[in-house]
Order: sequence, then structure tokens, then C-alpha cells
Amino acid sequence: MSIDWIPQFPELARLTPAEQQMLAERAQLVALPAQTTIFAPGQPAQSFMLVLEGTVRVQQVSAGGREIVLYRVSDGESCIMTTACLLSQDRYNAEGITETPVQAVALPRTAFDEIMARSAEFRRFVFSDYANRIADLLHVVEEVAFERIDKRLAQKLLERADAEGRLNATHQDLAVELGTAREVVSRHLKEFQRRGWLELTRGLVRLSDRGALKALAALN
Amino acid sequence: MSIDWIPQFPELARLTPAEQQMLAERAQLVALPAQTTIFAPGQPAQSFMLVLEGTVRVQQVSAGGREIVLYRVSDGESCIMTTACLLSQDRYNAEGITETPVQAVALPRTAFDEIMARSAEFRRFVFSDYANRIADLLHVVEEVAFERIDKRLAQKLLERADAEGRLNATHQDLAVELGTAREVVSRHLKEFQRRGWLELTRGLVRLSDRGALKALAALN
DNA sequence: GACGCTGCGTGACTAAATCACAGACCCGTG
DNA sequence: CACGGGTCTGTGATTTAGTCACGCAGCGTC
Repeated sequence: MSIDWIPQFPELARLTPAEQQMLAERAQLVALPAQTTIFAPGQPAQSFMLVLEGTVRVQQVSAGGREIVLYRVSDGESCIMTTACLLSQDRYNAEGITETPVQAVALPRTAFDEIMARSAEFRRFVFSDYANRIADLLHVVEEVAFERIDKRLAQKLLERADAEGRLNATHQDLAVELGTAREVVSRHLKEFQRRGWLELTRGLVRLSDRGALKALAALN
Repeated sequence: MSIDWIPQFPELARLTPAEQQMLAERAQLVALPAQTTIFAPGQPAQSFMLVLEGTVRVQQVSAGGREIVLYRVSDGESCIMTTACLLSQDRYNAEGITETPVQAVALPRTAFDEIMARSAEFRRFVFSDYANRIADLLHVVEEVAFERIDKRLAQKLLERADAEGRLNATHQDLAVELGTAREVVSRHLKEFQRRGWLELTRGLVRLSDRGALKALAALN
């Protein structure tokens, strides 16, 4: 362990010096290139992961080959899905993929158990992460079950566009974000374009009227 | 604490006698009538709950008034959603309702923290519960996002019918199970009836051809 | 320039959700 | 028993979403 990563996690910074040292000693620093699968159905994960830099996309794949993005894990968050995978009897079809190069810290199972036993602060950290992931999943359920896709698409576009309103994504990519079919996204995008809300080029969306999109996204 | 409930939880039976005694002393036995809301948006839960007898239905309500059943907590399981609610920053729209009279054990937050610190076995128990709930939620996402309603309806009917193939539920109840609209359920049920798979009377479904329903449920 | 890969456009169709009712059943009260 | 109000179910019409089957466009490679 060379670099001092603990300050990146405010909750961990509150651990005692001894606990912090134990974490620092037992954790493995790992660097992953973009587009690496860090967990997937079948191969169970073996350690507790903390993301220092970059983002990991967690998505679900269906039997029929369709996919839906569940949530993203980014700087300063932990990925409890990996450990959850291990514990659940019926394995499930979620997979985690790095979207960018990722710097992370892997805490072996034994060290994880040990610090869980020692530190109430660390337990709070882990539980709050579980709680947030559950909240993310509930949000996905709500969206998928009850919301219109034009609204959801507008939300996603706003959420994922950069400061200039540009977004590198194919229609297929957006379909996976929403868990729908590519054609559905294509048609809605075209309608948005017709209304002058955005411009489309192969693999790129440029938002030109964020206000209108926000209005749609906030509807109902 | 009068009755000895710990043996109902195989994982807890593996705790040391001292740990078991501590649990027994600190836990509150509670009895709840059917149709009691045990947690809901707004009012945060305060303790860790273990269900001894009966079932609790956890469901999500949408802004538009629609609902979807997420999972059920039954005998020998714990309801981590209550504790998760507490920890998540953005509160979410899930609610827990007893479906039957429920006997449960409530462990106050301090006692929960204490036993979490002391017992690796107890931690395993809690984590495996989290993992199972996450698996449940992933299952809901998969169903809602990717599966046909007729298939899902057939599955639910088989899952919730008693040994004689009888099921006390209105079309609206079934719609909530699936997170869809009542009319959709009505139409599919009627089609099932037309095919001779079941009989319908007000508030009651009687399955007459489980085989056919199973075939549909297993399709794809 | 021909080829192939990926992304996009589109029509035709099926499935699901929504809206707006009407009728059927159930139970308590007059 | 008759009536009435609440709940439950049936149904048509319409809109939205998902599926299927294409064909074509953009772009890099040989």
C-alpha cells in the first residue's frame, strides 16, 4: 500500500488510527482498464471493493439478451454487490463493468470480517452503502414499472450529458440505460429532434434545448 | 421475553450461549394484527425486526397511485428494509404491511449494534438477508423490464394458489403483485378462463389446469 | 472502389396501458 | 324483501411501448 486513500472516504477517516492502519495494510490497490468485467453471473467475487477513481456500471442482463443499467459506483463508494453475490443462494444476473479506467481498493474477506467486528464506524459505512444501493434499485423498479419512456429518456439525456450538452452514446446504449428496445429510443430521439430539442449524429447526441427536456422530465 | 424463539433461526442457533442470552434479553416480542403498516415513507423505523410467524408484504407505491409488490418477509426471516430506510439519505417509497397476524421480535438499535460487533455469525445472518433482498429486487426488475404479463401472471397464480389451486385475490390485488393495471389482469384472466385453465368468481380464482399454466410460466 | 461492420430509420404488427364507462355482485338498512 | 352504495369485473376505444423484419447510411479496411 503506497498511496493514502482513506481520506477519500469521509466515513473511514473517522476510524481510529489503529483501524486505519489495519485497513491500509490489508487492502490491495488495484488498477483496472476500462470495459473490464469485475463481476458477472457465475464467477463469484471474493473481496470487498472500494472505488477510488473512475466508475463501475452495474447492469442486469435478461435471458432474451436485453439489458438494463441498475446503478453506477463511483469515487468514494463501495460496491457491495460483489459481496452480496457471494452470500445469496440463488445467484443473479447482474454484472459490473468498468466504464473508465478504475483505481480501486480490494479488501480480502478475512480483513473485511475483522474490521466489521472492530469498528462500528466501518459497519455504518457498509450499511449505508447497502441502503443506498437498495434505494437505487427501488428507483429503477419505480421508473421501469410506472414511468413513460419519453420522460425517462429526457431524464437520462440530461443526467448523462456533459456541460456542453454533448453525450457520446448510441441509441442502443441509451436503450440499455432504460431497459427498453433500440427502436423505441430511436423514435423518441427523432421526435425530440423534430421539436428542436437536440441534434443527432451517429453515436452522439447534442442537447440544444435543455429547458424543454427538463420540462418533460419533470412532468407528472 | 418468555418464549424461546431463537431456534427458529438456524443461523442464530449457532451463536454462543452468551450471545443468545443477550439477544433473548434485549429483544422485544411484538404481536401485530393483519393489515398493519409497519413501515412507510415518512416514518422511519427504529429497530431491527425478525419475523417469527406470519408474513409481511413489502411494496412500492408510485406518485400516480400505482403499486407493485417487491417481496415478502416470512417466518424465520429478518426485515432489513426497516433498518435500511433509516440509513439511506433519500427516503424511498416502500412500505411494509402485515398480510396475516404477525409475531415478531424487535431488536433495538443499540442491541443490534452490539451483537453485530460481537458475533461473526450474526453478521453473516444479516448480510445474507441483505443479499437475499437484493436478489429479490433484481428479480423484480428483471420481471418488470423484460417479461410478458401473461407469463408473469401465470407464475403468480401458481405461486400464490393454495394446495387446492384456490386463490383469494381480486384482479386489482393481482395487478398490484405485477405492478400493472387491473384491466390488463382482467383480460388475461378471462383469456385463461376461456382456455379452461381456471375458473373465476368475484375475489377468487380456482386453477383447473396447472400444467397449462406451468407451461406458459416456463415459456422462453 | 468493394466489402463488412455497426448504427440508424421505418413500416407493420402485437402487447400493454390508459380512459371511460356499464353492469354485476354483495351486504347492510329500511 | 327491496333498495342503495360500495366493491369488483367486463369491455370498447385509443395511445404508448415492444417486436419483427427489413433496408440504408456512415466509416474504416483491404
